[in-house]
Amino acid sequence: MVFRSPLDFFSASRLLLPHFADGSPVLTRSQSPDDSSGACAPVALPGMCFSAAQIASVCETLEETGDIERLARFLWSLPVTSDGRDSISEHESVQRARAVVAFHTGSFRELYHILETHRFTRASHGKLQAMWLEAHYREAEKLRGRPLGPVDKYRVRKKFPLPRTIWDGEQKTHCFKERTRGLLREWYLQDPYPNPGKKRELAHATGLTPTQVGNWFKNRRQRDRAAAAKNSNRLQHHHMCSDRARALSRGGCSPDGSTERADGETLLSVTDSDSDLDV
DNA sequence: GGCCATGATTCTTG
DNA sequence: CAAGAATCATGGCC
Repeated sequence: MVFRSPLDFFSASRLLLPHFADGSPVLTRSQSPDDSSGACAPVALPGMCFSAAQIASVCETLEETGDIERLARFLWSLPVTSDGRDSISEHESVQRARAVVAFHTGSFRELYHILETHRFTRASHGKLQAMWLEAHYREAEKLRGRPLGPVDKYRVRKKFPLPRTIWDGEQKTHCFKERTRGLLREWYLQDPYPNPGKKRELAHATGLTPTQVGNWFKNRRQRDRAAAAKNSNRLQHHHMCSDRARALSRGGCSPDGSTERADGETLLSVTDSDSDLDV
C-alpha cells in the first residue's frame, strides 16, 4: 500500500519536522516501551522510511497548530487497512487526530465510533470529552431547531454518557454530607463571614476544601439575602395594599417602591432553602 | 419536561 | 482579594 497522496505527507512532514528530511532524529517525545518506532515503518516514500511513531508525531504537531484542513489531508494520505488495526492506527495521536477531523467536518457518527472503540489516556480525556458533548449538543440543537438551555444540555449528557474510553469514571458529588452541612450551618449562624483561618478550620472539620467552604458561605449569604428581599417585598406589598389610600392621600410612599432594609437581623437567619420566612 | 435545591463558576466592584 | 450578583450545572421530585 502506498500513499494516496504522497505529496501531502511529504510536505506536511517536511514543513513541520525539518529534521526529518536530513536524517537526524525526529522525535523529541518520550516513547512507551512497546512503541514500534524502532521498527521501520509501514510507510515508505522513495528513499525514506517513516515509522508509525513519526506519523503520530506529525499528527500531534498538526493538531497543536490547529490546522485541521492540513491534518485532514495528512490523515487521508495515510495507508488504510480494512480493519483499521495497523500500527499507525494503534497510535493514540492518530486516533485523536481522526477524532478532531471528524468533529470539525461534522462527521459525528465517525467521531462517536472512534471515541467508543479506542482507549485514550487521561491527557486526551478533556478534549475528547468536550468534542463528544459538543457534537451531541449540536445534533440535539439541529433536531430541535433551537439553541439548548442548560437543562437541555444536561439531558443530552444523561442520554449520551461519556464512553469509558475517554472517562476514568470519576464522579463529582453534588451534595455535601448531612453532617457537613450541619456543621456549616452552625458556624454560619455564629459568623456568616468567617476569616480565612476559620475557613481552613472548618474545611478541616468537614473534609471540604477551603474554597468549597467559601463557596458554601457565599451561596448561603446570597440565598438568605434573596429570601429576605423576597420577604421584604411581600411585606412592602402588603403595606402598600393596606395603606394605599392613606399613603396616596399623604404622598409619603417611596416613588420607586424600592425595598431598602435597615435591619441586618433577618439576613443572618439560615433560611433553610425551602423555608421562606412567613410574613 | 417543569421546577426546585444546591454546589460551582464567572464577572463586577470596592 | 473577598464579597455580591448572576448564572451555570447537577440531581431529585412530580
